Amino acid sequence: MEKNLKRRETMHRLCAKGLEIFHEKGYYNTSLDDILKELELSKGAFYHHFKSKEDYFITIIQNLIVQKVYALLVEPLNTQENPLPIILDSLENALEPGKRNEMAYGFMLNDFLTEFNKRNLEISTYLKDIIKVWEVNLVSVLKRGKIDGHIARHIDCEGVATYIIASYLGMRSLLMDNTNRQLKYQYVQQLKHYFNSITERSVIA
Amino acid sequence: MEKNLKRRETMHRLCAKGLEIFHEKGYYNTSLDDILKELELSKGAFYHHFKSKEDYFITIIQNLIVQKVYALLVEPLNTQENPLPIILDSLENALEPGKRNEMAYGFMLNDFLTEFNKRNLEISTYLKDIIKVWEVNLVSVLKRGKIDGHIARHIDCEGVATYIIASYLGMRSLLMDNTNRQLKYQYVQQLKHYFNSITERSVIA
DNA sequence: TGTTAAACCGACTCAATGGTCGGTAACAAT
DNA sequence: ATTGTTACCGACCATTGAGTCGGTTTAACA
Repeated sequence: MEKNLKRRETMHRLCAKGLEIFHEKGYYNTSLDDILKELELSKGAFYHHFKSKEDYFITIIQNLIVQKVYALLVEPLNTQENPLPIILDSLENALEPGKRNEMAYGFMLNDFLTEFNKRNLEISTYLKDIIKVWEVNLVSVLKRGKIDGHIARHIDCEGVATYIIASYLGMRSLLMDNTNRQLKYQYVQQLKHYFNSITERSVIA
Repeated sequence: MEKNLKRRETMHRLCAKGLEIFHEKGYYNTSLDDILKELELSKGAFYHHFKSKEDYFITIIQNLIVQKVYALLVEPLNTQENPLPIILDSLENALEPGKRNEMAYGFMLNDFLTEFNKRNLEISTYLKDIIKVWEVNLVSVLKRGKIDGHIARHIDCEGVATYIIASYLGMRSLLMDNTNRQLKYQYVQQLKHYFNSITERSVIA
């Protein structure tokens, strides 16, 4: 059964390196040879494991990107506390540059979303579904926050979720190259102001 | 001097159609032939007017994109009123789908910014400069708003500008394909909440 | 009208890239 | 050991797309 291990190992190396380079240079701007060269693998090896470049990227999405988004943005929402600080923390953490060897800035939804939009419907759909899951989870946690009296009653939770997602995606655009720590700080600051504005005012004025 | 007219006319047709298709399918994913076919022009015509595809796109940025951003996002800021409603209006307007033949959703800074990031430094720089000008103008109008007593004194204007830009760029990602009018409405709603939170509370109270 | 120079044509080159395929090496099962 | 299967190799193919270039048309002007 060592063959099976080898298979998984090679596929995993391909996916990990692929994500890294696709994120760095963009999907359409990266050739398979670019990736293969770095891994010292051949065309044959690649097509033995994946049926096309597209299939390959879908595997990457499902195995790596989804997990990353869940770990950074969805799972942290699973608590019973006031959701706003939790959300704030998760966003701040997701914008953190990766440690050492890790990929910079956690991940790259906005980049891929933009790149595939109108160019590859199938991949776009996969990516949008990820956002959708995040959104649904945000909305649900916000609604609970409303019930628990942390969020003002007149607030539109779907709107808040949309707004949070938009600002986050946009920040990722601005942080792009930029090692500007300032930007992230500014973002978190303003998000706090915003969250303040949708917080339930203590009934005992 | 009719030759000169012809020249300008052809170059303009090329730029306009180029922007349209680049925006639709992405720069790297659009071949010159795609554009030339639609205009019924030849390779020869193209290279008679532009020295490369890159040069061509830079011309498009300078002639069309810059103007669009100015018209939609910078010039409206030139008033003496309370800046927050003005900014709100300009953003709402900029997210408006174009009338009939016009390009959908005004323009496409975020898309190009993402596409060229780390792939073409020169073009990236041009695009970032556009954002920079917008930012500078936002900051200056916000600072005036503070002086005029519309914005709370403790607010960090640079932070506000960054946050506004981020949320706007992100919205453009979400609105992408989507004809979802709801999204835009939600965005404007939440932006109002946010603006409320940075508004100077009436001193009398 | 003849000359010149711009505008434009389109076949061609050349490199890049996704994908194919026949073959080889290593391991597993009998 | 033999046989079959899986992982992998790398030359090759087909297509695409940026850029070239010699030639043709058209407008300006002497």
